[in-house]
Amino acid sequence: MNFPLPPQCPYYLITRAALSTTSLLKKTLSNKGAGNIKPAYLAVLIPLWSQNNLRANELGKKAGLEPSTMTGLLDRMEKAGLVKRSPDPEDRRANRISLTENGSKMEKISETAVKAMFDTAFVNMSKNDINITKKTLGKIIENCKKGDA
Amino acid sequence: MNFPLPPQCPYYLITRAALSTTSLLKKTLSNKGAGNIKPAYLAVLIPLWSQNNLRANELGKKAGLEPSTMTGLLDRMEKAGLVKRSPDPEDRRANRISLTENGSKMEKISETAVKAMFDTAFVNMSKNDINITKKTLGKIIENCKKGDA
DNA sequence: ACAATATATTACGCATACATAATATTCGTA
DNA sequence: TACGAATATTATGTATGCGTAATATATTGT
Repeated sequence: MNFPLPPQCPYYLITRAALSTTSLLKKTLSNKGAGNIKPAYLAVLIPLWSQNNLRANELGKKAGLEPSTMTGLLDRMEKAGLVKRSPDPEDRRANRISLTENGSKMEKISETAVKAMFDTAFVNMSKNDINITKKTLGKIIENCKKGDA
Repeated sequence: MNFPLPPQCPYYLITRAALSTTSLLKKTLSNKGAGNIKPAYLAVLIPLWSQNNLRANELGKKAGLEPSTMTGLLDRMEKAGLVKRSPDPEDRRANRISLTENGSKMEKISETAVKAMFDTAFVNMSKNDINITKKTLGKIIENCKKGDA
C-alpha cells in the first residue's frame, strides 16, 4: 500500500483548497455586509452585472454548471431576493433571469469582498508561482475532462 | 467592475479542479470494480488500511473533516458494508471504526483506481510544475485558515 | 464526592453539485 | 405540415461538507 498522506497528496490539496477558499469567501462576504450572497451565487451574479436578463442556460455555461444545478441555485437566489425569473417571450421553454434592484446594488460590495478574499488567500506568493499553479490547474481540468468522457 | 473570468480566475480554477478530479476518481473507482467506494470514503479507508479500529474522532483528524461530517460519511460506509462501528470499551462516549472483511479486500483495487486517476489527471505535466502547485495550494490552505479564524 | 468543563458522537438543517428522468417547446426534415 | 430530434427547464435523489445544538460520558478542580 502506498497512498500519499494528506499534506503531500495532490488530490487532498486540491479539494481542501477548494473548501478553504470557499469558506473564506463566505466569511469575507458576510464581513463586508453581503451575507445574503453565498459564494456560488457569484457565478450567476457576475455575468448578470455585465449583461442582465440572460437565460438559465447561458448562465450555466458561463458558470460551468449543469442545467440541473442551476435550478436549485436560482431557487435559492430568488428566495434571497437577488434575481427573478420571467418567461422568455422568444422561447416558451426558457426563462430570462434578471437582477432585482437589490441584486444590482450588491455589485460593489461583492467586489470588495472578493478582493479581500484574494488578498488573504494569495498573500505572500510570487506572481510566478501563482501563474504556474493556474496553468497547472487548467491542465488538470482539461485532463480530467478528457479522461471522464 | 472587474471580476476575473472563469478561465483566469484562480478561485474558479481551484473549485473546478476539485470537482473534476473528484468526478474522475469516482469514475476510475467504478471502472476498476470499486463502484461501492465513493471518493470521500478513501479518507476513512486509507488510514484504516494502515491501522484498523480507530475512533471516528481520530479518523476525522486524519481526513481533515469535522466530527459532524464523519457521522454521515460513516453511516454511508456502514450501509455500503465497508466498515462497522463498535462501542469503545475504554471510553463509552466513543466508537471504534473497523474494516469489514469486504472493506479490507478493497485496498488493492482502490490503489489501482487512485493510480489511474493520478495518471490521467497529472499526465503531461512537469514534476516541477506539480511541486510548485502543491506548495502553492498548501500555502493557500494555510492563508485561508489564518484569515478564517 | 460534586460541580464545572471538556470531549465524542449524533441530529438536523443548509449549501453545493451531479445524474437521470420527466415535461414542454422548438426546430429540422421528409 | 407532421414527426422525430434537439433544447430549456424542472423534479427527484444522492454525495459531500459545514455549523449549531443536543446527548452522553469523562475529567478536573475544589
